Amino acid sequence: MDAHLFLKTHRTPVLSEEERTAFIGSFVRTLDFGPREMMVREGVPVTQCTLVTKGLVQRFKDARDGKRQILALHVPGDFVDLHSYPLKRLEHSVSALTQVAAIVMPHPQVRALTKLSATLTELMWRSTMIDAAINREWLLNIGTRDAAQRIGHLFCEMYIRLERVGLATDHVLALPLTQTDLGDATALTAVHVNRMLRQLREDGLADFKAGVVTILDWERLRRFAEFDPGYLFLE
Amino acid sequence: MDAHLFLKTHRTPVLSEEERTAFIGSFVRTLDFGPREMMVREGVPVTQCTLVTKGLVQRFKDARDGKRQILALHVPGDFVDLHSYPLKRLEHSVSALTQVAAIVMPHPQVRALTKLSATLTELMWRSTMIDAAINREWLLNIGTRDAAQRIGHLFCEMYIRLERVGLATDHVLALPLTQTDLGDATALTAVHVNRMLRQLREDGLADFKAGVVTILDWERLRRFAEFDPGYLFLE
DNA sequence: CGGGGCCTTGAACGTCGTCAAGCGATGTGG
DNA sequence: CCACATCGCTTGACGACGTTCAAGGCCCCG
Repeated sequence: MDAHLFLKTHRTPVLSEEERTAFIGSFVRTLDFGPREMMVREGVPVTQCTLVTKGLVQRFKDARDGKRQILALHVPGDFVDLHSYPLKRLEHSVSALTQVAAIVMPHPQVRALTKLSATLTELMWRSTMIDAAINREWLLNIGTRDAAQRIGHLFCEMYIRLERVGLATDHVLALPLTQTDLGDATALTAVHVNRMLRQLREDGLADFKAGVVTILDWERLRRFAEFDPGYLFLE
Repeated sequence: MDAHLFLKTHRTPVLSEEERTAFIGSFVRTLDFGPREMMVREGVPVTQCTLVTKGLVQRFKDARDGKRQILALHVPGDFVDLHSYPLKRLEHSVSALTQVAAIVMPHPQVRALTKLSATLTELMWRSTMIDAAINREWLLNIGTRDAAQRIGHLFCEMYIRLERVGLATDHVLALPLTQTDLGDATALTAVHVNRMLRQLREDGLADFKAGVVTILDWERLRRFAEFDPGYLFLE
């Protein structure tokens, strides 16, 4: 199955040809989801892991009085729930944002891979820890930066991640979110997101229209939003 | 070495006697840190993992203009940097809050354990994923709850975690943080933390004085702060 | 006795949320 | 084919939650 995007974006630790083959051979089938379709529901026992091959996915948690927090966004090449292997259930939900294609690795196969190779173990574990590092950066983003910076930071992160898998170039990226979604990711209201988008545009930093971000001045946006990609562990 | 608190708090997956022995035998020495002493500095290559046996530890990131975000607090029985095994460096810093005692497992020993047993792999991986689940709950906490709720939620979480390792009973817990620290954990200023603490006290929910939290009405505080311990994976 | 943390409180301010209204695009059913 | 509902976007007015600035308190320690 088509797991090459995962292997392409995770270059360390280095796998042997045998390990690559075993990894790729551990996926058992493909799945498709429509836009906004639920993929994993909070609390339900999970017995397999899902690797996105096409489309955009969100992980989120609902709070009281209609509030919602997006915890993570996933691009092709990302596992959306590899952490379900050690945890057995998720404490949040996962849903598609766009039309999504994915491939599935059942937990027993994950376990078999960890038995087969300590390097494969390290690789899969590492992938979940990079997700956690992104969670922590979002904590910093929401906790310490103002509204416009938060949105700018999200744009920078998503550009780097999409560019990495060949889905963005020239500082233009498809980010098929509503302004409400942007607010749920940055802990702002849709109204205020709208105002901040206008400000980013007027300041010549970034433009967001119909789910497409155009970064007008990468270097200035990067500095403005205090974006440093170290936490993405691209090495 | 004294790793029994870790094994006590992580009851799944279940280890064989042989696995327990191997795990405990993989620690090589003890370390001590004074209050506020730096344990791991951001970005520096890490070659070992640290398990706290005594004291309280914080993980944090510094932002511009003196802002700081505490990303996690660790109690005895927690690894503070097990994620350094797959990541090789940390994108945040770790420091002691109190006098701290810890034991050390070098990365080669971690790798050896993952080779030895898929169950040990799952256990250690799981432990890092619970940390990540806590990160995500903090994201929800800061992103969707108001000031008093955030502080109340932190009190609830720390009570459960400390109670679990025998360091808190009767809804009283030692939480040796300044009000500035509480603010750095909840994305509030020290001034506002002070006001919210007064409110929590006047509302009969919780009292914080000199680093000691007294939860005055557990059930009401739990509901007020929307605290649900599912994300701690205590099972 | 002086200095420095940490805590406490008040007053003024500002960022962001809330409420409300109107717009355009899309889709559906009468 | 048009009426009408829905959804997302946009903007304005107002208000509130939390920040900033400032001052004074206590306590520990040099």
